[in-house]
Amino acid sequence: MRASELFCPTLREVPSEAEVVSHQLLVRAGFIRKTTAGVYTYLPLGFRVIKKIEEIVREEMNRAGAQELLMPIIQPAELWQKSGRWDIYGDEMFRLTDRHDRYFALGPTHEEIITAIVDGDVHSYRDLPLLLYQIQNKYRDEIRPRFGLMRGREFIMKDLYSFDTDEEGLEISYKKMYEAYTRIYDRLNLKYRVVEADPGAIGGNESHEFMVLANNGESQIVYCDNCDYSANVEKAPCMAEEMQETDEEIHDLEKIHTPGQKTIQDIAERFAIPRRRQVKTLIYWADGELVAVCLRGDRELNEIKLKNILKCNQLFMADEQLVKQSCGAGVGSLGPVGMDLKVYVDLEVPAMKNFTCGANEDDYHFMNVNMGRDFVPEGVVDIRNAVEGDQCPVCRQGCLKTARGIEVGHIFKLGTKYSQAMGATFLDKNGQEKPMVMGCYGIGISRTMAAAVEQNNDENGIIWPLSIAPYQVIIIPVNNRKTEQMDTAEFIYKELRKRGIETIIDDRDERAGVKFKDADLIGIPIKITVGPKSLQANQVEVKKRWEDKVEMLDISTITEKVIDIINS
RNA sequence: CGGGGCGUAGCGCAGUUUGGGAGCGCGUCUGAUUUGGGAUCAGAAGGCCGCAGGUUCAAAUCCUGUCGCCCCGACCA
Repeated sequence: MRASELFCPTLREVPSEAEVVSHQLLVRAGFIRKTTAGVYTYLPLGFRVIKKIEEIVREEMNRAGAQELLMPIIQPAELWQKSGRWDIYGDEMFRLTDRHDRYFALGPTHEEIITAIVDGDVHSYRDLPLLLYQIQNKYRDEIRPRFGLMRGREFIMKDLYSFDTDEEGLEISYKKMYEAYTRIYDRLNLKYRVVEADPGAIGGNESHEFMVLANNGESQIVYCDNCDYSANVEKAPCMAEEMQETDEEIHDLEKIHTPGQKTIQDIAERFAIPRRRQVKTLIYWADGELVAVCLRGDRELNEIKLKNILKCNQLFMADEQLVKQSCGAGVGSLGPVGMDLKVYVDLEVPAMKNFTCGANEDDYHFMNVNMGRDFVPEGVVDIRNAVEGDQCPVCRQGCLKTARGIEVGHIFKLGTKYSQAMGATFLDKNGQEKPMVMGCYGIGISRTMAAAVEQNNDENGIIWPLSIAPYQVIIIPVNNRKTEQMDTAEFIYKELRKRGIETIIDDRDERAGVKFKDADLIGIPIKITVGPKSLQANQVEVKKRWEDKVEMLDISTITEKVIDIINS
């Protein structure tokens, strides 16, 4: 490609709306442009990267025995009503009507469609297992699209759906996908971790997320420094901290006046009681019932764990007014002692001696509270977020570390949830009708592009991994009015193209600095500079985007050298 | 939806407090000189100041409404 003809509008300044580095660089380097909130146009270079990622995914899906198909984006409401998700999906689904006032959705995912298709045409165990996938735009009317491609309302996704006769079959399909995903992210050259995840609303039991590690990723993950355990914090179980049986004596309960002191921090400062010696109490609304949850003052509640424990559909923190009505005291003066609501305490609470908490009376707290003597909870449960330093729940030897990640892939065992709802059944060997056992496996293609940039950049711009770079090589004649430079550049350009190497020649009548800056910004992995100094020796300069080193090489060896780099 | 902020030239912004000339930098176009890390000089083009209504002799500026965008929270690949 000739830079003079390439549509790649680079920007010198950082667009004001871009917050994270991947968004800034993709816009600045001329890969994407926003069309409206959460919806982007992929310019030529951006589209090339997308296609490269898609191709790697496609190859690995096919290698795993899957078949690609294409499903509609516009989907009729009836299908969604059949699965029961028309109502559940809520505002996140883009909905539209046709001229006859019939309802449709812009597909946020395709379980309904694929299950209906398979239901229609697969009836025998002989036709299973079946692995079908699609790569296409999906739509979710996100509450808050953000971070450019990271969380869009229109995004490109690969989704594969597996259909098996039984759990064992599902296990095999799941494993296949797990391995395929590992190969994919290895080939994409991204640093990632596979973590245990909460399946969430999609249903099913087992689930793994593929997280590209990045400092401003949206997900928090924990991993063990001793074994290979890792999980999303949402999921990571917490152990009750080794109870150091202190000889501490149990003191008498004491009520203290604490006017205006509403936070753990207030009490910590006023009475010199460390946060870990206090208990905080949160009131939650769970499908209509209010419950109180208690945990150590320095801990964070994990709402997903709580939701799973309470087995409720809707869960949110009660507002001030609701708290006041039901507890007789405001937020900040609550505690388990004398609490009318059901009280759930975190695993750590039973071990705490003589702790401090609210007295369920405004401006009063209790000191020297002890579980058992002063109150009896409804349950002792794991409801806190794991934090750095916690004991590993698997090997029990190591300590948990934390990291942030971008969720680029997610695989689920769905079981028979959708096949039952949609009536996707088959006849087994004995002529018995059974629901198919399903799994679904997603990869955010456009998000992966953002994740790659998030992980591979420096102060000058993007550093594409060779496997997904829009072009592998850029040739820069320092001064294209010097014919010997241009001729050499053109010669190398032809040679490389002959060998099938994707190459840009920067034939623009620009100063060298401009070309260098643009080349770095758009992140082409291999840069070949043709300048007067090296030309005298019949050489050109070769530099890898991810290294500082510049190599001087004979023009005659350049093609082989480039091929070496690409294959290494 | 709750909280915060912003809409002025393609991009980044000043001007709005205290009403009266629509400006700056980058980019774009023309010409000249330049040509190894975002050149210099000279000239030029480019604006429903988000939109609608109101106040006023006069509105980018004040008032009302509305639309859009960004950030923080709940949601998620």
